[in-house]
Amino acid sequence: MKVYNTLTRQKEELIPIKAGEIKMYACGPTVYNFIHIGNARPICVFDVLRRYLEYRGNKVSFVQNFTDIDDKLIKKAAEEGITVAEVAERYIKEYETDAKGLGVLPATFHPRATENIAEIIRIVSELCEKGFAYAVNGDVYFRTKKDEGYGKLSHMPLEDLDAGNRIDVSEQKEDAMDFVLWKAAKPGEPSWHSPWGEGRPGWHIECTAMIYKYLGETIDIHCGGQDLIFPHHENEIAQAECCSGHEYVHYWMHNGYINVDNRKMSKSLNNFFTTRAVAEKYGYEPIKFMMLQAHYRSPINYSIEVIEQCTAALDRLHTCRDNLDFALKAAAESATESEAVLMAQLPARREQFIAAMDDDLNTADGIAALFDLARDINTAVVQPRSAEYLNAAAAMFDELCAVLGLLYNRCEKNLGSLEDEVEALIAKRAEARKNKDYKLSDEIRDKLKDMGVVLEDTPQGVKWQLIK
RNA sequence: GGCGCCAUAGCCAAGCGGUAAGGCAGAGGUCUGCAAAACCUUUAUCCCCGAUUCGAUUUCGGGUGGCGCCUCCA
Repeated sequence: MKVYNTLTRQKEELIPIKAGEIKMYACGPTVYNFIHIGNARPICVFDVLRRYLEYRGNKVSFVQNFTDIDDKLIKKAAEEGITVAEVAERYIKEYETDAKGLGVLPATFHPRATENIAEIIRIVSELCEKGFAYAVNGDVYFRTKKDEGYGKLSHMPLEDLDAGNRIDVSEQKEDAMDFVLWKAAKPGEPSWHSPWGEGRPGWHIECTAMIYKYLGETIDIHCGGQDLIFPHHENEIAQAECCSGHEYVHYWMHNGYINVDNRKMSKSLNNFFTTRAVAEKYGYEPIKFMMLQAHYRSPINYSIEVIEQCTAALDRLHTCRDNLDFALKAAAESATESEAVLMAQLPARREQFIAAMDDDLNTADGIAALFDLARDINTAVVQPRSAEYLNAAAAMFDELCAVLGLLYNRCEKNLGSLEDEVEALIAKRAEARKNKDYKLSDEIRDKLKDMGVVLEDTPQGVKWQLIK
């Protein structure tokens, strides 16, 4: 598989540190609010990466953190009159609801910053001992000038960074480019004991601490949004490589933004849509589809029109899969000779899918393979088919969907207590149609529709569906 | 100022040296009592100008127009 590496700015063959095993880390949410769909993009996309790597036979250790201590959490807690821990607890739960809704699998580990303070202190101490960090009045800063490699991820020369209008020219820092590893506690803030006094971790250190603890000092893949490249990931590399003395991450993968009216969706522009709000109106699945129909590094311009188009596209897939189930009920005993061609189409679509996904996770082309499969199936199912073919087709369809994390919410076709009544009506309508009493048959169809059951007449008999 | 990204049909979106995947919407048709679904057909000289090449949407140079990072941000 080839993967675009931000570090080298080119696609590279993904070669794991240990064959057949992948260690990957994704920066997770800061849990002070509901996630918006911009936050949902890396969650969806890198879940698919993880699934695909597993699909291709790798054992994947995937860590995604929760940032549960930070200025925003503290602010939120103060506003609501609750503790920081309560804020975190609440929004981790909400995150989990959204992640589940989006069909995203839990990571192997979901560590929290506050659970890893000891490891954080250990790393900061070591950086101090090695001269890469210095303490001032309870704060600890990283000395960027001492790190020769600083800037290699973002490819930004230090001097030119200085030329920009920087902020936070803290008098405490030796250099404007230095960043905080440990912050002295202010009164009333949550804090932990440390060699530098009461305090809490700075912005970037938690990710490195969790990677060290759960995955090791060198990992295969580190991913996140493009806005994390600088300074977050740049700083991670600096602190990690200066601490351990060896390479931190082999492949850096960054997803593009979700835009609104062509501008980055963000809290500060106040142009964001929470995942929850969109899901309540359209469901989670169209959001997921929207994320995957474009390449993960391309920007996506969110709009109602786009989400509705995604819904329609998804309907085609759902219908195809339902048709397979329906056809199975009337399936012939065994495969006919003419089905050999159809059977051969199936693995060809898998090849097509894999070729797409191998090329830097091209989910857009992967979805195209799925749609091509759907066309093959729809064409085949026009005639009665054997259970052998239908089951094989369904298995292939489900296989590809599972990698993409799509069609995970196929509705239950359960009529429950209505079953007898519905079946009686369907039988009555069949009788009416036989007698060419179309007025009655249409009345019955309308009645069933009011009950939430939609009928379709097919050559293989009547097919019913529950209205979503 | 520094460092980047993007520009493909009405809309979304792949492709990135051999005259354009897939989806949505539209049009026509097949099937059907009707409807629905499905299937078939149909809708693009790939922002502009140069250069390289037998050949460029795809490479290079120059424009134009969007956007991002350099500050917390996915």
